[in-house]
Amino acid sequence: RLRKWQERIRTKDAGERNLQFALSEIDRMASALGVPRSVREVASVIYRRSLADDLIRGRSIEGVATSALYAACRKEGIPRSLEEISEVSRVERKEIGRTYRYVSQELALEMRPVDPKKYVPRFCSELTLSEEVQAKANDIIETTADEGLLSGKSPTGYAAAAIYAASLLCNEKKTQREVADVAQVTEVTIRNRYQEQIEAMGIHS
Amino acid sequence: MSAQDPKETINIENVVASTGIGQELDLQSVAMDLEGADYDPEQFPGLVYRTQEPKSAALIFRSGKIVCTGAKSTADVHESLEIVFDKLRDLEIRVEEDPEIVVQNIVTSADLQKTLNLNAIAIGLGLENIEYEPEQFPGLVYRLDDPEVVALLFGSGKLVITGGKEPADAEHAVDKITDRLDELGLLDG
DNA sequence: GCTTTAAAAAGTAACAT
DNA sequence: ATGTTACTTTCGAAAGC
Repeated sequence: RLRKWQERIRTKDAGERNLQFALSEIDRMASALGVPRSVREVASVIYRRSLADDLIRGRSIEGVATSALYAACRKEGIPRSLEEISEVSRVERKEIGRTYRYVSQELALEMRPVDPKKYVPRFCSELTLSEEVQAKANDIIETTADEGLLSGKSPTGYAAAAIYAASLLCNEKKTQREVADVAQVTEVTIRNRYQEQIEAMGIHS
Repeated sequence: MSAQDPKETINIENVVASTGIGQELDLQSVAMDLEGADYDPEQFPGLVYRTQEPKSAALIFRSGKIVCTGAKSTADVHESLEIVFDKLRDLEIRVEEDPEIVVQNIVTSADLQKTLNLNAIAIGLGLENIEYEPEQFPGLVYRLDDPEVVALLFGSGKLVITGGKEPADAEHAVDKITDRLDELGLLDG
């Protein structure tokens, strides 16, 4: 019947419009974050899979789109913190986090915890720190994380502390505030992680 | 010497239970007569009443059904609810003699007494079986099928077990978790 | 799904001193 | 720089939006 036909078209159009909106949002946020095209493609795939598995029911398109981008960044090895992601999204951090966990579980993405070392290049670049500092920070992270010091700690705070420590050790000192600003964590967190890491590394300075 | 059975470290932190007096209530008047009662139907349909000893909070509904939470044991739940029942009787409200009290959830804490490498545990238990997002919460979430409970594991070796209906559920859970981590060689080492 | 209640774990954050 | 308070997660029931 004509009515049923129109309804189908209407539904199809609405669905198509929503998909286009989601993909354009992913594109917009990805551009704002300055992540490569490959990440946007991965995010698009995750969003389409979420759509196919009906994960959007009861959730906002924007929330799922943002979570897909967050997951894609991690999967591609260039993670953005929820804090950074929420700055380019109109969805609040808490909602992005819970939607991400839901999508991640349902699609069985099997995402590994973020490795703090993945933040080192970008943070150090923003702080104009040398290759030597980066290498030292990575060394601190790897060594102390193997001792179980990483358990339960936020990857950004952990990376920030290691970078702060490395900058001191390499005589390229950055203040806690400078590092805290690029990593978007507090000085208190850097201070706490720094103390533990230094102790575990057996450094005194 | 210091290493004891982790089961011995189990502590019940909260017990949630539900019951009912088998009588409809006019919460507006109960709120007027019962001192210390918090009732704001716009915000929540239940009236909140807190007992001091044992410490707990009771949510009293218009239907006469009651939820009790905050107690440290099932015995405390009964004690707290008896106080609530008596308070209601003081208000000339008929309350059944011994309303059935059903424990809905027990929250416990325990200590494996060994630090945990949550990253290794996440991989070991299988990423599909756990949730570990340290950026959002420091605990690793592990859902068990039997007993049907949820455990939150922390780097310190301490854990929280919730979702159980009886104290034994927590003991079984601690046993299973200990065994599983042991066979994976993830307790220290 | 949300609202309210209580409680633990450990990390992080906001604001005060 | 430290201390306090508060929020994140898990669970369940209740009645109603």
